[in-house]
Formats: sequence, structure tokens, C-alpha cells
Amino acid sequence: MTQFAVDRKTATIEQRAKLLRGFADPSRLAILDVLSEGPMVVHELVARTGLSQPNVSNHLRCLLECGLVSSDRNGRFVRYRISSPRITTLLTDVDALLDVVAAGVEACENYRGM
Amino acid sequence: MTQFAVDRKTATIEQRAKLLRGFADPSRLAILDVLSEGPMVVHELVARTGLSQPNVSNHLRCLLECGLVSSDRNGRFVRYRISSPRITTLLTDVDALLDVVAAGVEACENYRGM
DNA sequence: CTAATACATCAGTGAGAAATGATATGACGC
DNA sequence: GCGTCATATCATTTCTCACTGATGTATTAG
Repeated sequence: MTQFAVDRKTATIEQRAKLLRGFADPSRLAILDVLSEGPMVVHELVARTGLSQPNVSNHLRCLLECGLVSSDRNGRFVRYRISSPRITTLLTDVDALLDVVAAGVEACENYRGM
Repeated sequence: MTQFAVDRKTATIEQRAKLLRGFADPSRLAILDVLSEGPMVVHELVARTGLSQPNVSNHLRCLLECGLVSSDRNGRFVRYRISSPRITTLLTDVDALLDVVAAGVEACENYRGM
């Protein structure tokens, strides 16, 4: 039974990893952070994040395909917004966890140096 | 003020990305998933996850440095456990978000195929 | 003291994604 | 129609990380 439980969850572990990869990038986190203040068009996101325009567009496409943001076109402008409040909840919990493990994360040598 | 808020958060965006990278790997998620059932020694984790022993040790070191797990030695055995209930909360939120965006995540072509 | 077990570390390799620059599409003003 | 602005796509380069296999260290048994 325990073994079966592992097998059953293994299927969704790949999904979890894929979803978390969607979040685990400074550029996308910056975009989501700005979008948490409200819907915004692309050139505003470019200005607010300091990222290049193609870069922002690429990340937005990624976030859009994954369903993390939604968009609606108005003339030349495309406005993006966070698609679900559960995303905000998740990011809030990340910050809550960082309150506990921030020092350890800072010290962790395994990932690209900050 | 808004600009300052962005600057203030920019510092922690790197932390968030780094923390989320710690989660965004199938092997580490599998380890955390098994550990959510209770503390366990390394060779049990190896058996339960099907990963190689050096691989498990490497990921455990990563998780340990980041403060996501803690360990205590007992003779030849080292027992690992999840360090904070907030980690479980976070993983629960991931599953809750997947309930909404699972289809989009599946369809997303940007990351490594499953 | 020797061997075996449990775990950790290291170097090398390969896959994959992030950023950039150039370019393409699409909509509006003139 | 023409130029321009807003956004999207593409190709290339670079960098990073996950896995493997071999080896190192610690602890217990005999």
C-alpha cells in the first residue's frame, strides 16, 4: 500500500517539478511580483522589471502557456494579469518559509551565486 | 514609493528564486515526499525513491544547507526529517494550484519534457 | 586489526534553459 | 500606403545544474 502510494504520487511529482520550475526564475518572479499589484501591459512590465522586451515576452509566453497568467488584447496593447489567487497564496507561503530558512538559503552554495 | 518597493523586494526575489530552485527538481521533491511520511535514514530514502545513493546524498546535502531538512546521526545511520511544517504547507499549496493549472502545465513546452 | 556497512564527496559529462540581438507581425496615426 | 509603436518569435551563445562512477570517511562487527 505504501509502495502504491509512492507510485501514485510519482506521476504528479513531475508536474510539481515542472510547475515549480515555472516559478524558480528571478525574471518570472519579478514579473509576477509586479503583476501582483494589478494587471499591466508589456512595456510597463519591461520598465518596472528592467528586463529586455524580448525577454519579458518570452517569460510571459511561458507563464501564459502554463496558465499562471492570462492576457487580453486591447488595440496594440496586451494586458497581463495573474490568473489565480492561489498563485499569490503560494508566493506568500514562499515568503513565510523564507522567514525561517532565509539564512540557510543565503548560505547554500549549490545554485548560481547571487 | 512604488519604485522603492520594487527595489526593496528585488533583494528577496533572488532568495525566492533560489529557494524555489531547491524545490524544482523531481528528485528532491521525491525525497521530500517520502520524508513527509516521517523521518528516515538515507538507505531507506534510496530504496523508496529508486535514486542512486550518491544522488540522494547530494540532494540531501543541498536540502540540508538550505535548511529544508535537518539530520541527526545515530551510529552509522543518519536520519533526515523535514525541518518545518511550512514546507509541507508550501507543497500542499503547489498541489492546490496544480488542481487549477495542471492542464496548462502539462501542455507547456518550455521545460524538459516529462 | 580487518572487513563490511552507511554515508559523503568529487570530477567529469551531458542536457537544457536564460539572455541577447535580430527580425517578424500586428495595430494605429498621418 | 507609410512609418511607428507594441509585442512576438527565432537563432545563437553561454551558463548552470543534475546525474554517474569512483573514491573517501566514519562506524560497527568479528
